[in-house]
Amino acid sequence: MDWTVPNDRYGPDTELDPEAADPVWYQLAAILTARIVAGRYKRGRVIPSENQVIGEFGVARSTVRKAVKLLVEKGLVRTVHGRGSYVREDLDV
Amino acid sequence: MDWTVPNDRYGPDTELDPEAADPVWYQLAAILTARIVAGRYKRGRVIPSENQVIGEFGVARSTVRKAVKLLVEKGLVRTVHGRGSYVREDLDV
DNA sequence: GTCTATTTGTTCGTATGTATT
DNA sequence: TAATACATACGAACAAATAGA
Repeated sequence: MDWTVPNDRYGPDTELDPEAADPVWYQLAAILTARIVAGRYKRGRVIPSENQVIGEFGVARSTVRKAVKLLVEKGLVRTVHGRGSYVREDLDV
Repeated sequence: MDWTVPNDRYGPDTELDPEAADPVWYQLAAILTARIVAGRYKRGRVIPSENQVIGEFGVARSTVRKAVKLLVEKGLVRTVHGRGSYVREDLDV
């Protein structure tokens, strides 16, 4: 797989660092990606809702959406209006 | 009407020039004004969203907001939180 | 069929930091 | 120093789709 998000730096349980060089939305995308790769978020299943991510990480909704948007662009998840974002079945990671 | 934005210089299809003497946000305000006057943006209807303007002109959101702010001050549009900016019905241009 | 709650989609409001001029 | 312009980040309001009672 072609990683745009640096998972050598942001593992599944890494905390967000507002002071880091990478923006928070990017760090968040890396963490969510790591969780998908680790199997914590399983294929065909929904990832946590925007509000749940907000609750866990204490970030703004726009930040969550920016992170998930990157996951969609990377082909990791697909988002369905009114339902949620699903981990793609055909992931070869 | 009392033009503060110089529409003799910036028509509806004028391009932005970062090198020009007038700041970009001012040029943008003039272009949007020209489009309202030309009827391209009609009375009572919304003008393009901030993101759409960003997409068309390739400027920052703050630049768009500064331009629209001038239109509001000039009485050309009214802005509604969560919905958009509407061309005023009572324009006498 | 209707109502309600949940969730994503879109839009504007505000503040801060950085770089450039 | 001040103005401009970009990016980031948090809030808030409203709309639309979905699902279940």
